[in-house]
Amino acid sequence: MSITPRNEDFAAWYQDVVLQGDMAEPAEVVKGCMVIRPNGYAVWERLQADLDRRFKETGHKNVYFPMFIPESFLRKEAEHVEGFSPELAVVTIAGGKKLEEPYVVRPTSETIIGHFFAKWIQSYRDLPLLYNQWANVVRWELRTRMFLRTSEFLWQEGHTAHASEEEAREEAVRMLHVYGDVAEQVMAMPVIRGVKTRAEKFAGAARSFCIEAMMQNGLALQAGTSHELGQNFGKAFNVQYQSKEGKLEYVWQTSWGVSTRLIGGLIMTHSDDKGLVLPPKLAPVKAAIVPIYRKDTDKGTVLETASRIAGDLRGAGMEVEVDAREEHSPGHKFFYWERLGVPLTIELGPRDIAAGQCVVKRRDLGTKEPMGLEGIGARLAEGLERMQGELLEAARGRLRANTVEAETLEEVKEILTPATAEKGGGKFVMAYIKDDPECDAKVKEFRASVRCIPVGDDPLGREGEGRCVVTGETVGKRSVIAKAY
RNA sequence: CGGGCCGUGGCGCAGCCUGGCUAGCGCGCUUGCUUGGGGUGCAAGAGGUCGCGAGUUCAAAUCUCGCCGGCCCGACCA
Repeated sequence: MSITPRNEDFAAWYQDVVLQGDMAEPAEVVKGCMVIRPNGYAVWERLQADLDRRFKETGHKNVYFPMFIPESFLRKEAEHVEGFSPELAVVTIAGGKKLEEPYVVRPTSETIIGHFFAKWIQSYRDLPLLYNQWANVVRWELRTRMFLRTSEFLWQEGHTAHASEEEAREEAVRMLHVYGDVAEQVMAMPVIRGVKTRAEKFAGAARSFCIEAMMQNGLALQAGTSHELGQNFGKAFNVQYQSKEGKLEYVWQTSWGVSTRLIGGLIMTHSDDKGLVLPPKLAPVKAAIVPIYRKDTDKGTVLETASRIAGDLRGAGMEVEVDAREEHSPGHKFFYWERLGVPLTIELGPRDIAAGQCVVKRRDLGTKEPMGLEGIGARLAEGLERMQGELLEAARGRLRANTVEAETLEEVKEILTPATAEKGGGKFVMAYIKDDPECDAKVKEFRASVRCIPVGDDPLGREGEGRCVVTGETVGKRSVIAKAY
């Protein structure tokens, strides 16, 4: 079995390691759904915790809305329903009776939240409303891709309402950067923060921001989105407030989300042929201690020392496993923890104990080094921080190495087309395209798409002077064109 | 819905072209002993409507037809 996360075959192993993406018998299980196993869920929980903390720091509160939405709600926003209609799962029978009005299983919650916002918002004093929901959503895609596009997925969706367009835009941009920061600082996955073109933006949004990451095979992955909804949903659901001046105004809304797709992105950013590689900040287990002993006389000392080291590491804030299983050899255990992506493996045998040390192996580099036991907890905690940074830098290096610049669409085509031949190959092209409303349609011809027009600091450290078409306006930035998932 | 590939114990596959005895192999699993610095070794064992249906034949996992399902590449999309 090929275990190569750099190409399409990667699914073959990660479904065993992290999550079972089993497309089981359709009679039993929905096609393209996902089953998240404990190892995968533990990673998701850590991501959730980090995101949740940041949301609360920016004043957002968690809420929950129904998963069944009256079909008529979706029809209220024309562009929104048009964008989602083909991928809706609809409940037509319930309680043994045909329903008068079908319910759709939420593909996202703008509509039902808009409905409630209209009831809850009367005055400018009610604003802003900063809500977030952790939920599952369903999108009946024509084609599913394990992790990256499952028919049901877990996510968080933020929904906010504001009294002014500027404030809503600030919110959308703020959340874009929250996502960018989490991707980079927590997942060690470098991203390009940008704005979507009109063709690529969320159905119903005035403007969509996104973070785009590059996988090891060079394909782009949209890893998170933040939308300025304008007054589109406000008008569709009659979400009005009375301003200080006593006038009735429609609210300005935003929505933003990241999903379990991030786990797919995480895997495809760092993992190698040996299995998962987890950045320390997301690893449920930071270090696995493998005790080695040949004779029963050694066993006691080795295990005792192992648990003392474990205690030291735990004292330094690290989750540690001592793998004292009798039925497996040390070699087996090394491979086991390596496959699960545990950042550090600690080998401890009689020889080490005699020398007052242990041997520490780093998952990402494969390097082994002896380390004295004195104060090892603090030193390894530092080491993990270093590893976190180095993973990000390594990924940044790959992003840079696979990014090229172009001036015209012809050039873009030349760069991307040879990669078409190599299956799964891809590149980011930073293009300075002249004002061209047909840009999206043209790049589609060579199976690429305009991922975004970068905003803020240039991810490659260069100021862009190119042009691209965004929602009908010319923006003084270059665009990122790539083949994508 | 178009193009390509595939369906054989839990997982991965061989066998099919050229029909033939009791359908094999690796991993995993169970039991026992053994072993331990990178997947220990040995022994015994459990586990199968060969995707479904029809046809050809003395005989079908193998050939023919139909159906179902899956994967990959497109269209759609987080």
